[in-house]
Amino acid sequence: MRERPAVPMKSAVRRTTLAVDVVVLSPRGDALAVLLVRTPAGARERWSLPWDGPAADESLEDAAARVAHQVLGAAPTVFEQIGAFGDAKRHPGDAGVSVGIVALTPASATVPAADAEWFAIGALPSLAPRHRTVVERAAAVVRQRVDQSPLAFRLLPAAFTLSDLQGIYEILLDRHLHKASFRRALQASYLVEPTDEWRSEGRGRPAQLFRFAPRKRRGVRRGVRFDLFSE
Amino acid sequence: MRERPAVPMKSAVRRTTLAVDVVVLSPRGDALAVLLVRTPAGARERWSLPWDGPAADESLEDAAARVAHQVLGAAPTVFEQIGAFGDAKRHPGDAGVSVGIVALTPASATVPAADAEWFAIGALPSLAPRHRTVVERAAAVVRQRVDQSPLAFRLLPAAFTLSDLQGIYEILLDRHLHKASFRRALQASYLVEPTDEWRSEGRGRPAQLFRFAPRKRRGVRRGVRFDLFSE
DNA sequence: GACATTAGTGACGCGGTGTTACTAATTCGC
DNA sequence: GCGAATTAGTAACACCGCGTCACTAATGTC
Repeated sequence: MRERPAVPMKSAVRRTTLAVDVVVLSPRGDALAVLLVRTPAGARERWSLPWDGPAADESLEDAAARVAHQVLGAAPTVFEQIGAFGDAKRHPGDAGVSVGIVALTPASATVPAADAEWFAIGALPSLAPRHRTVVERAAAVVRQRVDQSPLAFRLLPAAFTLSDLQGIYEILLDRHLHKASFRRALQASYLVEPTDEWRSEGRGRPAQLFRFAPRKRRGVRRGVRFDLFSE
Repeated sequence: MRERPAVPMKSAVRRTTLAVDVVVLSPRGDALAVLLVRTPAGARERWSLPWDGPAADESLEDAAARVAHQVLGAAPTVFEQIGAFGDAKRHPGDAGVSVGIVALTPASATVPAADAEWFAIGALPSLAPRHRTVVERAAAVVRQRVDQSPLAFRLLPAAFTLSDLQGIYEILLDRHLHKASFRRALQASYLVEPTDEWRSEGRGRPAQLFRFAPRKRRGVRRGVRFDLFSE
């Protein structure tokens, strides 16, 4: 294999404009909801994702945390980067490149800013094309990560019932799970431990409260899971 | 829940410099290898990932394809975005933000540029801190995606033996797989179909050639896989 | 006290997976 | 030639994850 002549790579950075687009997600009712902000008068769409450019010496994640806190009035409990979006799709601030970051926050009573509103993820208003792409990818990222990291537990208080936990998983995955299977798998995973407390939720049998307490498991090396192929 | 006073979000894009850092990966020998380029004299490290800023009206993926083609002398068969890296870690071109993109290419006889060289992923030379991060995340992304999309098949010619395929999976995942289990799982996945041809590889029994031919399977809805938790 | 409602468990069965052990077809060394 | 080495491929067993059905348990409502 003969080497090609060295064509020296003339690498040079490109000057561009950058925005951090934040997808704040929260379980509301029985579906995932996105927090959108009203756009200034004159914008092509009436709503957009909360976004901003990072300040000087501010990391992308810090910028996302700042934007989320400003809109939500509280700090989300989970952040995950979605990716960079640099295609021709229009951004509300005409950013050359958007970095999408998804933030998850519990359903508890947070107080969003007056110009912000929750929208069910299946019933969004018109958004700038790039923001629509970012939201779609955010949901996909969350659904992919939910069974690889303890996202769901960060959407619940320290003590929770197994029905609460299953409900969070069902909202995040947008599908029904079987009760017995869910509990058996959870048991085998050593991720939770029971507490002494029970909660009476009105009607029905009181439920035992659990807490998130992952314990080391013997390394289970699995084979290749062809069954996860999407194609 | 009372609404907080509307603090109008003064969103504004940030001017910054952007680079696309490309991690070209290929199975070489029995390990994954990364293609690095020699840096100009005077740089702090002697090697770096191939990178460049996207040209005007060039998408991030297009820029990655251009850079990869220039260094490799051929077009990689798979591209996946790794993410955006905007922290304080140093970049060879002092880019404010790097978008990492991983490219996979078969082991076949490509002709890298004269100033480029393969390095086993476990034995890299000194790299700029951000590039080291990008490479680590690239390997993680590949290992995560390999059993969710047919990456491995794009690293092989159209016709391949099952031993070839298993070898690719073992290199990508960096662990040994059991032959019988691998074949049984592959059979059940309806991803390949046998051809009439057989290949004699010198010593040993000739192997039947297969081709990638995914067929629709009945939708298998699985439960939550707590067993994939990393924590 | 009957009924609805929610929580929690036991048991059956199928199928995927790890493992061992075997058969099959070729080349190499003598 | 002929056995040893080498690689390909399969059969069969045991186990376990998981979907499912059916049941018990504890509360509130009428």
